[in-house]
Amino acid sequence: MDNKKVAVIFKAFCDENRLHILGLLRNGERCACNILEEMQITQPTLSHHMKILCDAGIVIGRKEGKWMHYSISNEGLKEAMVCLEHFRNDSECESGKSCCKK
Amino acid sequence: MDNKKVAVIFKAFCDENRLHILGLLRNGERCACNILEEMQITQPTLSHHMKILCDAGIVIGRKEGKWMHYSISNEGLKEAMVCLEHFRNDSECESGKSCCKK
DNA sequence: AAAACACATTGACAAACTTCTATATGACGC
DNA sequence: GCGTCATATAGAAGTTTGTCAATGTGTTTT
Repeated sequence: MDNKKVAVIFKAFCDENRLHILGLLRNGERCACNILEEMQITQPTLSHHMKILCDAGIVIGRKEGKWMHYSISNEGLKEAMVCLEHFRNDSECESGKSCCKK
Repeated sequence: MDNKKVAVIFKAFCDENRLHILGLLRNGERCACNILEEMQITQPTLSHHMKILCDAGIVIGRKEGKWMHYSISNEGLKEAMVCLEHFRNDSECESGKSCCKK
């Protein structure tokens, strides 16, 4: 996966308000109005954050009449974890052998 | 762990250049000059990104004479993964029972 | 059809971030 | 000590992000 896409995914976790929202969704689906009640932001700001979370694939939105219900995407989380896993250094090398013409 | 700290951790993965750096470190330790050679940025910019990566705990710096050697912190990565894990929704509820006075 | 409601979009502004040039720090070799 | 090399820091410019008030869109209710 290319870095641009990875950056978009992890932007989901870079803002305190978004982390708060994710914490709220941890126990299951919630509608936007319900999330809004527990936060100190305006409705357009919430809408902005939900878009970022959905674009990152971390949250899924489901429309039901005039309500939007949001929930964590476990697949999205898994994908993010795979990205992290990808950076693990398995060479587990003893330090001190890296580079530079000494 | 509080959200402010989590946000700092994940900022490490929000920039394409930093992701590129992490990709380079994937195969083991490298010194700064070595990383710089493979990137299209100036030395101060690299220094800036390395600081963000180190502050996030994702990269470890080791000074040896006038050289700085950087490597992935597997512990840091693990911590990040634990944060993601924390958001997983294990209620795995059937959708449609969430909220809102219908 | 009109009013009310839930949410999204637009546009403006401030704060934060990325990048650069210039300069400082600290280590090495002469 | 002096010049050189590797890296860090400071300060400035441009870009992106977070936030809000105002407005638009689509749905339900009366």
